[in-house]
Amino acid sequence: MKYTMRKIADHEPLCEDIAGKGCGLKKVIDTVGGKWKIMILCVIDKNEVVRYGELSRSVHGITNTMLANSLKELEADGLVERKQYDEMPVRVEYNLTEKTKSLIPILLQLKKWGEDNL
Amino acid sequence: MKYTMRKIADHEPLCEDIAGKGCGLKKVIDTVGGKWKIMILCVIDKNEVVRYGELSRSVHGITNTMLANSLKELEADGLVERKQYDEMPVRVEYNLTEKTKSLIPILLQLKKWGEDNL
DNA sequence: CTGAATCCTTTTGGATACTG
DNA sequence: CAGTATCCAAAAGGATTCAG
Repeated sequence: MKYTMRKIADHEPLCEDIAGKGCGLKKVIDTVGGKWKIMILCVIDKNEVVRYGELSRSVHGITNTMLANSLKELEADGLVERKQYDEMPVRVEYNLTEKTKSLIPILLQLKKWGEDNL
Repeated sequence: MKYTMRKIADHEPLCEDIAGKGCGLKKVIDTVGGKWKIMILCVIDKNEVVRYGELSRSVHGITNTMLANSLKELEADGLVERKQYDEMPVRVEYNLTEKTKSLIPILLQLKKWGEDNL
């Protein structure tokens, strides 16, 4: 009796079904994918607390539309916190949530991998 | 004399200028961003060696256009290797390069983070 | 100052048919 | 079998204007 042997990866599968909504990797891509969100997280991470106008200036090239949209989605997904101070003129501050802070070290590894390999 | 104190992050900056072409994080996003590339890497990783037709069936929902385009770009960026056997009919096999294999553990962390936090 | 609303452009992805 | 070529649809992103 003959068998066709097929090697398979020896580590935990990267993703059984990344197309499925349950896949953690897909969730990450869906929430921080796109052109701007990681950049926004970068700037907030660097300063800990950032105002809307600062982000607008620091995230080089972003438009008002995209900044506002991205911030709203990031807040809805629990990645950033928004605090509004009703002074005149109004002041709004953004900071990372705890779970987002735990994402930063992984992004740092990704950054280093990109520097070394791309 | 008064100073405005401003907290800054105490760890290595996630990205000084992620908009700049030199940023490793931006490179990663540019190379494996998009809807399909990580899924393709997943499937190749799982099987070590995969044929075009297998990818077409395994990457759920992908079209010929996108599969072909993605594979060409992944190959151009040195993330996958393509081997063509001139049999009849022709057979083509894809596998991950060494540097891509070193990316997998980072993606696994990302996946776990997504499962725990999203 | 911090956005929302609208309209427009660009990019990405998809369907179908076809080739060596 | 492993793709290409063409054309089309959808989504992402951008410019401008306006508002609380």
